Amino acid sequence: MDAHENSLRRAYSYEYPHPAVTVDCAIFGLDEGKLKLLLIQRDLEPFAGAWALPGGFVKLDEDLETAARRELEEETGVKRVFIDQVGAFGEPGRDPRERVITVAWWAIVNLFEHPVKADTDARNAAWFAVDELPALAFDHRTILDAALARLRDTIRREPLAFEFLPRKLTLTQLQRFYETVLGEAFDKRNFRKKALSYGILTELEEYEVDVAHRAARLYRFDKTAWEKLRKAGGSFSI
Amino acid sequence: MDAHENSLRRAYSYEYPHPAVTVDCAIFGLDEGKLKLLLIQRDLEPFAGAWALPGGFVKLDEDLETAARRELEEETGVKRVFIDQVGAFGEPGRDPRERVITVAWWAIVNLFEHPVKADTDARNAAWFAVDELPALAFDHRTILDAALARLRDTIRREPLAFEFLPRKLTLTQLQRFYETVLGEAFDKRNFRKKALSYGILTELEEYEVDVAHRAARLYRFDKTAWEKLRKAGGSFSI
DNA sequence: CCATAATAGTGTAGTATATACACTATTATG
DNA sequence: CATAATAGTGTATATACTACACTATTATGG
Repeated sequence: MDAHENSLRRAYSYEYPHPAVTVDCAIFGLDEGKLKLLLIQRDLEPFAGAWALPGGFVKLDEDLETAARRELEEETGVKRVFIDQVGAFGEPGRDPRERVITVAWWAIVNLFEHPVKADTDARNAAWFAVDELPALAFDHRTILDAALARLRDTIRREPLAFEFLPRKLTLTQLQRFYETVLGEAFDKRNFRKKALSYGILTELEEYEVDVAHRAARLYRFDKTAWEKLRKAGGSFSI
Repeated sequence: MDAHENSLRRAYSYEYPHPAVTVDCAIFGLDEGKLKLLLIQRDLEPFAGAWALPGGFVKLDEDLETAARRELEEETGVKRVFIDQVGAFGEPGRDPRERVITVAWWAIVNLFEHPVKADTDARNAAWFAVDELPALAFDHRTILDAALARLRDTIRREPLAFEFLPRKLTLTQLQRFYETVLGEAFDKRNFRKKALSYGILTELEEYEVDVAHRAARLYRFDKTAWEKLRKAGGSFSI
């Protein structure tokens, strides 16, 4: 077979049997100071009983991101959250039944607003700490590792924390978020200095309520300031 | 349709018609101090006459990376070069004929060692400067923009320049490489200081030959030192 | 052989950024 | 009113980044 025959220059793809295409989602959440991952337990072969990333087939008229969002919403009830593509995984043997190419996505959702819609509708779902995961089905361990690397890289350079945290937040909440996701501790004074240095946090004249200690000042993420900064070639990095 | 019906928990995918899956390659090269992109001109509809990224169908028993390497080799004759995935692109209307999901890859090849195997085997191929591209077929402009961003981001953080440059290289060659790919100029002294600061370049007792001016010292990329540095948690950044 | 053209090679001062580090302030509770 | 719990603050040092200009070497051509 020469170059031409496998080319899109051919008008149709008769002689190319098509693989199945799925989306899989690495859905992260924060809970008890730990970064957790939502998994579902398979009840059918292959890998019956094993835990897997939630996922499913892409419909023929459905965008890849739409498919991923549908899966995400089915599993967690979360809409309109930030999601990002990890990439495509398609080793021929990754699903023993047939050729399946999967497009993986990652998202981070708020476990307080969306408390484990897991264990509903008869399928067994649960949150696991990312450093205490069970063996995963298919090549999901590989996918997860890539998703985790992407999450950590992205979260450092984009102000996505504010998509996840409440609109009015304390600097300590922000610090905890980064510490949990990145798995490392930051110095309090240095963290605050840096977080405020970008000018994208507005200091409010409001404070925490109902806390059994000195109330912390609240801040609001200033999206306009961030867009202005970005347009001016500025960047963000924690 | 509820969550279950679109889930991989089903053993088979009967009721899900499969999309076609292709790979497309953004193949970059350096020539005359410019970053160039290899394009092929389509001779069939849709987009007959338009320029497009080289690509083709993924075979049912073929890994995604293998398919991308096959395309790359068909177009340029280059084997064993570094390639990296950009991601999957799959908007339902991106190919007017049928649903086609494409997995995009980028690579950078040496135009001196592989001088435009373009224009062979009857298909029209050519290198274009990335800042003077013609209109591209399908959504290839979107794919290219993503590939270019990925190339520039990756090249700054990984010592891939040495995959591209000769084994024995001068610091000026290295600097030109980065300037061409990133499209910005660097200060000579600062660049050299930084490049040497990682300890991954071995100073050789050899110099350029056959140059009509003072001969530059040659250096060799020390892969072992780089792996040691990386293991120690170190990083690289130009 | 000497002037020219072309590129190699080198150091320092100033600025900005990152790090390390410990105490006082406020509030609810018992 | 003592305690527990967290908020909030500054400075000194080290490291990294930036800006900047001249001398060295070699081939070539008159």
